[in-house]
Amino acid sequence: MKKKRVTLKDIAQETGVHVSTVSRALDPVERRSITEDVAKRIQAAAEKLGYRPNRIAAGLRTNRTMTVGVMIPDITNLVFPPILRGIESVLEPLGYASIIVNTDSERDREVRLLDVLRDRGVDGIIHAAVLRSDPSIARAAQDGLPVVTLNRKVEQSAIPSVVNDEDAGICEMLRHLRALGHTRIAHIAGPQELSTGQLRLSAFRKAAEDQAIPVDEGLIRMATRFNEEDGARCLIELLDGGHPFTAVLCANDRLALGAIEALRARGIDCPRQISVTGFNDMPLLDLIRPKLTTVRIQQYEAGRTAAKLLMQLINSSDDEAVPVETVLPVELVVRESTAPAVA
Amino acid sequence: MKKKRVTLKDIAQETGVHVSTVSRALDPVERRSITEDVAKRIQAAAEKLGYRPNRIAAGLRTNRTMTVGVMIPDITNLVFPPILRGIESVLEPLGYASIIVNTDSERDREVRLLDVLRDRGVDGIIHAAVLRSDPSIARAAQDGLPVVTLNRKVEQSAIPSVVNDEDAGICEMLRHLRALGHTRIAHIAGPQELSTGQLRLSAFRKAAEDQAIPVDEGLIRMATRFNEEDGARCLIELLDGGHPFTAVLCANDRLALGAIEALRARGIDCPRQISVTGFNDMPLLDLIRPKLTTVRIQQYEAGRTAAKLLMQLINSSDDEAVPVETVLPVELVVRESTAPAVA
DNA sequence: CCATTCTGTGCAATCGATTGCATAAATCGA
DNA sequence: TCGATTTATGCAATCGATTGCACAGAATGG
Repeated sequence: MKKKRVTLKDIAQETGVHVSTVSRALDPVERRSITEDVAKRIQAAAEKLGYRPNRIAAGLRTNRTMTVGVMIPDITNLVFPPILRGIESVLEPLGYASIIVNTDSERDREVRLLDVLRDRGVDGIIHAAVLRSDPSIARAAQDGLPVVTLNRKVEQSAIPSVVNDEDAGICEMLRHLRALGHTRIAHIAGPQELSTGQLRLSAFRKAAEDQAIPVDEGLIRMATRFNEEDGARCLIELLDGGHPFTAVLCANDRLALGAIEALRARGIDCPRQISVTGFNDMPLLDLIRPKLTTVRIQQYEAGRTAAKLLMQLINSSDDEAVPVETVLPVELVVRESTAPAVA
Repeated sequence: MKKKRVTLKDIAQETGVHVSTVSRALDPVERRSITEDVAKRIQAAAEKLGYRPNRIAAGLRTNRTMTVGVMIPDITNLVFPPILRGIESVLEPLGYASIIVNTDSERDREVRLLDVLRDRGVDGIIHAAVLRSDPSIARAAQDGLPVVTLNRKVEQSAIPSVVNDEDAGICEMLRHLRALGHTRIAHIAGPQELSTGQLRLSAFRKAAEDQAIPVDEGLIRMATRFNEEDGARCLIELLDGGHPFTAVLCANDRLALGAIEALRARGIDCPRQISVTGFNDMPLLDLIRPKLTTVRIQQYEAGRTAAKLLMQLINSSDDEAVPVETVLPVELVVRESTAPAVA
């Protein structure tokens, strides 16, 4: 029952030419060196027999598999699917497929999965889950494997990266809050071992300083995970901390949703009494009341950009200029969870 | 700068034996036929040189790539990421990687992507996006490619499938509504060209009949897409249709959320005046008020089951018994969007 | 009209690992 | 002790496509 594959040899037999001629006739570039007539005949035969090139065999010879690896922390995290679609939108038309792996932000898992990808001879890697210092991926890049990082850069390396302008996002959000009259602004920071958590906290500190907003360390709480429970917990701690505030800038949407929930449980109205802001603008956010004021990140576009960069790295003849850092703009989305400060 | 890969040949050179001996020493099965001592030496050398097997080369010879293809409609649809994690949880420990493709439920895209997967020599395919009749995947299966379908079966084929017991879900939901005193129950059905939409509608008809609930065709509306807008639109049509009802059973959560939104816009309270139910129990649902009563589907488990079946197909020595249909139980989740019927 | 350049095609090596078969060495049995 | 059997290892073909090189015939030029 198992049908055997049609190979170049079969076509050669059918048309009475050598396999190398067949190979050339089917390669759009090499075709020039073949008589028009013969090429036509070969292509017709290929069509007739239903030939499909064996990329495994080609890959062995050419050392190119037309496959790239994509490393992300966790596909069930809402921000990643759009990124993947963005990547796919660039790679698929070029004939590339991608192998996606979830690292769960665990270092040894990441190391293992990186090997899995290299064993399969991927032509390059888009890494959306790098840790701050990440020797394994740095080594891979040094070995000549094209790598692009997304959302985060590897410290002290020349690996091209695509990042969102989170600093600007935090900055604009603070400006927005200040314009509403808020001056005592709390921050619920994300996990500090994750890049986004750490980045946004330092962005918050810096932006506050720039805008002459006093940073009260008592108004900063670190979440240990990016979820609603931790957002709620942090908010309770803030309320009970004795440092009054009129707004909470959260490091991501889920923390913000948890915070709003906790406020409601305490009978405090958002936004009338306390304003709350998120970050990411995740899907479905507009279904939840009050609609969250947040910062929109271009996930899809980030994926596209990273993929394009990777293609440049893979196909650039030489040290063609590939920008080391690409910063994508973010956008402030003002909805219902922020309102003028009350005394 | 480009470091060359360590191959069997390098190890052979290092240890002074033939590559075939090296190959055998590194294969846990073939190792038996090699002197313990030599095997140890070879393994040590492999370790020292940092040998990593080239799966491309092995794949060419053995015709097994340790890679499977996964076809889904759209990764940004919330139900799929958990399925993928389920699949991964089975495949990854066995050394398999997966290539995921999004078909967008378009037939020609699906056909093309199927070829992409076959060209790459995947050892099998998990297809979570089959259309009702799907000649291309059926042909692939007939050619001897192991295939498992998820959520849906291909009509008239022996392709093993994993499905959720949607009939039971709809049935239980109806029973729940009836227990609350509802008898005039509307249904917002999903797109009829999608399997789930069609399945759930017929399940609704059948369950209603079984439970002696009158089915008023004027209380059935078809959405054209599984989203909030269409849910809202359908609900408006129902309200304006002149057929009174006290509950709406929706074909999925997003339709239900849209329906609730539309009710609110009309000043109708859910659940006090009209009950609304969903299907799927998608992530984040518990953040939205009123919390939706719905049917929980085991996405992760479905992925695991499909992956296990595929492994059986791939590794079964012969026509070992692989169940043609596996039905996973669903669970009624009663939350806040349903309440006793009012006259 | 012959020498030279082109052109189209074939030949054979190659990519790296696997594996059936051959063979040398070791072990065994009588 | 010598043939028979077992065991460990080497040899070489193979998977399918690609590609540098060789070579024959055609085209070109002087």
